[in-house]
Amino acid sequence: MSAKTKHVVSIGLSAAIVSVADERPSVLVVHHAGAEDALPFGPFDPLNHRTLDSGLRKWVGEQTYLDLGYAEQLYTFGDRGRHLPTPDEGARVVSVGYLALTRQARELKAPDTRWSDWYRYFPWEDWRDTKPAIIDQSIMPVLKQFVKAAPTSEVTELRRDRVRLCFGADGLSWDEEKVLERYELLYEAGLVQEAVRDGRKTSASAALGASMTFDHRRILATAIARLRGKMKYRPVVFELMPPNFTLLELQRTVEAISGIRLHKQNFRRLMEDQGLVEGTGKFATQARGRPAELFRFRREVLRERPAPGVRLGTRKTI
Amino acid sequence: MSAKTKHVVSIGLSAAIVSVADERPSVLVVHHAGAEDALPFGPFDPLNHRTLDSGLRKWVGEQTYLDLGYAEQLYTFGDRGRHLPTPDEGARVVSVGYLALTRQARELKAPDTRWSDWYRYFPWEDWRDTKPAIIDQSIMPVLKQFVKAAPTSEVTELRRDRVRLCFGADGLSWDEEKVLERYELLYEAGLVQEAVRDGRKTSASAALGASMTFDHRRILATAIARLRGKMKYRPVVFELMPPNFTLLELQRTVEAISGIRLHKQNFRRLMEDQGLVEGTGKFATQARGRPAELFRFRREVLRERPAPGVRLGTRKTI
DNA sequence: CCTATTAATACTCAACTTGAGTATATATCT
DNA sequence: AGATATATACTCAAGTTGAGTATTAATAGG
Repeated sequence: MSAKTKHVVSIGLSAAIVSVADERPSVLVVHHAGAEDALPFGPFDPLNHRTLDSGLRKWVGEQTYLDLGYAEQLYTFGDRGRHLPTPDEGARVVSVGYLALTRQARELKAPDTRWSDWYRYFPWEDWRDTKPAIIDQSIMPVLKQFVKAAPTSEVTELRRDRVRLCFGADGLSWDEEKVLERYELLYEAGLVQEAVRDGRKTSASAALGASMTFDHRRILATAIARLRGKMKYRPVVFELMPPNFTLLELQRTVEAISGIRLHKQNFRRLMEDQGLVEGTGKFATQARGRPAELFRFRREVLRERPAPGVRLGTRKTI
Repeated sequence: MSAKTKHVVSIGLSAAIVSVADERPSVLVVHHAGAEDALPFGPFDPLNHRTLDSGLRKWVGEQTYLDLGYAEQLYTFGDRGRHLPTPDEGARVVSVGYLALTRQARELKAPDTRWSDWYRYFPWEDWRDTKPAIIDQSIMPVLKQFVKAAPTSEVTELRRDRVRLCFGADGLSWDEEKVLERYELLYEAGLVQEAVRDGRKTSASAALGASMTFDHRRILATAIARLRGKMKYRPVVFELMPPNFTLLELQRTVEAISGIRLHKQNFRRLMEDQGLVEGTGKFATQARGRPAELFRFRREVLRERPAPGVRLGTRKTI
């Protein structure tokens, strides 16, 4: 192998394209019967793409005809052994993951492409109704084993802390943003299919959630975590909403993404006090109850507050 | 060119290695007389590096003998024309930027390597004493021109908003986290040397701050922004502190990084109430004034609170 | 038409957090 | 001893948050 090709890799752009409809957060996947789902994936072409971002938008546009309102780079993964199902062969692939948001399109052009509820891949992440039963039934017992099976007592301590922090216990509450940490913990504990496939574990203790090809489920975990966090200090939710919506619809969308329930009256107060929305004067027609006013996103908020929702540390006036 | 090599690029790992001493936040740079400073930079070697992270740690260790306490991937840049000073030739380089934190080592092994105050590259970012004069003297006049020179009135509006958001005005206060946004704005307005070098502007209105090779100043801006933000919800500052320190030393470090001054009594209250530090019972010997107690970082805080400092949104108990 | 039901919206209130001090303690310097 | 410089303790009003209760406006059923 020549020195020239020694450091050469190819770059893949993977996108977690997200939309929410009917209180179900969905991700666009390429689906083939009998095979694992995949995120849409395109190569970065240095000759024709000026930036990584434009490369992504280009092939997403070509393949899905979706108009991405918002796209954000997540992370670049280059782990050996987590991209290809078999040990390395040929060029190493480094994948740059993206999070993109879009309003749900009625029809998808590409034939094998569909919207898939993201909780299919992460059933332990949806706490809207109750704590998912899978946690106490399947996850915690195996994780307790995983803690015990540590080679040294130091590792035991580390693992115990990770389990506490990820799944909450004695006083620690559920942190909905730790999606990636939880997935990585389950991977290491052999609780997801990918760990077996990558040869990290010889036998799976279980195979929780639907698996995905390559490291796509890891990218999706990163995307969910980022969206759950970002929502709190940037008005990105509105990329997922129609132009007019009721406050309850907005709340349900936020809840669908974060996987937790919110206090209705306080949610309303927050939205209004922060100037994130404004009433349109029109009302939704609904089956029962008092009709809700339709609201729209107040775009001007972006000019008024630096980051709607964020609390900055104390700052002394000079 | 064969199909096989068409999508091939090489990956560079660039690191903004940060330390703080004497209230000066510094970054490790490679310096040659008469040339622009550069961030330490190493190629990702797919054959010998298992992950991007380990690749970074490997060559930083080899080149600087520094022990990186903390390293975090920032962003992957692939913009054509912003990496090479001349138009593309040969393989395209995509660079993955990293932020790394370390306690300052007395001596650096590599000969051309030195610690450099990061405000040399971003003189408009240091608001600790007063608002930097450069803003009103050099930046705002040119930015006002830049707003006026917009091709359409729509672009005018957009530019006006960006200027307001970046540098604050009428009611909007300085947001110390917008380091990257400000650098990008100055780049577009032709106020930094790199814009001229990259051929975006024919003549520089000015060349503010020291420039760096390739897109390294952009990576450094990303690093500063990330560190300023992350500090608020993760106890990363302690990676930069010695084992024992006074609360004022800690505060000065936080101020050096964020570029703003904090209220002393409230800073103390925050640190103690949140359980981030604990007294050692020992006291610092100083020139004047009442001696300050020496504190240490309470590592256990990581196990007690999900994210020291973060305020989560309202969550309803089911 | 009256009443129960459902959902939207308004208002309340105590607990906690934050910004900005004042007050006191313990050093050194002259 | 008194001035000066820090460190540390305490105060207090204003703002924010969590968790309600109260009221309004619709529909469905008798």
